[in-house]
Amino acid sequence: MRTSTERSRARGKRGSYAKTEATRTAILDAALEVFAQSGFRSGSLRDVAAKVGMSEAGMLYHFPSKSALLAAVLERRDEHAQDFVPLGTHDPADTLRGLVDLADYNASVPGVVELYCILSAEATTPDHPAHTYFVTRYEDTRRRVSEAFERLRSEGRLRVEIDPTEAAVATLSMMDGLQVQWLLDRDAVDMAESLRGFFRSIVEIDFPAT
Amino acid sequence: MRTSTERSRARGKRGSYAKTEATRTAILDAALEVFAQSGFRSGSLRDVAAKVGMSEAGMLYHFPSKSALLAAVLERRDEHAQDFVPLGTHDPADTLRGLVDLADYNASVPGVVELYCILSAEATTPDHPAHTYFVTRYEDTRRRVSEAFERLRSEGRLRVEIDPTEAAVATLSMMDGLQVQWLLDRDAVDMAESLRGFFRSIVEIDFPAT
DNA sequence: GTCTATATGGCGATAGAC
DNA sequence: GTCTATCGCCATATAGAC
Repeated sequence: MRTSTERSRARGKRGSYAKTEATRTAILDAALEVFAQSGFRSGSLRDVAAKVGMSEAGMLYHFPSKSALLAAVLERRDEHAQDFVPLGTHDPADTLRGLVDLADYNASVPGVVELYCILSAEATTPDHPAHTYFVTRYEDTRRRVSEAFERLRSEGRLRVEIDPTEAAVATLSMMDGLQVQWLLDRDAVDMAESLRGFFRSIVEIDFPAT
Repeated sequence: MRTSTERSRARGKRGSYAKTEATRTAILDAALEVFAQSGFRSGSLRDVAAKVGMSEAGMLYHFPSKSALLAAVLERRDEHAQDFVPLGTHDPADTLRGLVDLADYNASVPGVVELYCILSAEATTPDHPAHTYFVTRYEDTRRRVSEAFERLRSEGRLRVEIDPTEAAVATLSMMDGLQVQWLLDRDAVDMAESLRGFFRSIVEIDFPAT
């Protein structure tokens, strides 16, 4: 826990005092909620400020613009999500199991899922502040998942007629599409279970008991 | 979400004057473009009016509110999309082939795809004007696609361990997710080809030469 | 570090003339 | 059927007091 004024510099980005750091966190929490509910374009700084209990101007001291706020929200979320998915050095099957774990966890934070669905769709237009973020994020993820499938294939665990890159595209599509369907009707869809089923249909892999 | 457009759109007979109908069509075309680029919440009537070359007030004569305009856009698009996908009475494999054809066609109208991705994500929040539209639309589509898979299974063409309902959920997820990925990087994804590949991995089915 | 006050502008929708 | 004019609201962002 950072309590001293000297040691509270977290990532060298900003904020030198513990109180600032706490305020920033509160703002990010509120922003996540608001953007998740209304999207980035329609979600207003007014709503975020109201939720965090301060003025809009006071908030803009910490994040100088709406886009800067969005970037910080995305960054923080990514750090968290990556804890779920082991990459590269492990058994490649762990990567797929990690994605299932992530889907399972996501079902407990609908607000975050909403934010991502709305934002990734909004950001498909090139002039959106998060456009390049999402483009590179998908490139990276596709490449990493594709590598996992490649290693599975080299171990003879991927069905022979399936291309690893295609499998990666399909995996990301499945995850994204499941989220929209789940948000629209949470009883009709079990994201983790459907993703497991998809993996089982293309790769030989064991999953922990459901 | 009441459309209130019944006046000029009664069942068989349309608007009384050709000019009204032409104007309505021009407005719908412009609205599709604007909503596709900015989403519904951020896309403005002002932009639509400018694109169609008339005043906002003049436009609101034809569609009394922004929500009414959205509803009309969705309705018109649905009519068009359903021409691609034969349902019920045909060979169930035709339904899947129709979905691939639809994906192929969609690649030629990125604006429409954008509209759908952004809108379906926005509309996951219950207070969105198009929320119930999307909920019932997904229910219907899931049911119809599920029926096609059931018939395929009864003919022994669906892989035995796959549940038809699960296959329907997965199919819609795949289609939706492919759209987002394709919009973000059109070179990295071939929607129709990926969908074909997905179908081939779960069902025995022939597709016309690519 | 947070506030009040305000500048500046876009938004959906309505009223009423032609 | 379309217009001009306007209302009332909300947005992002800045200036300067405390």
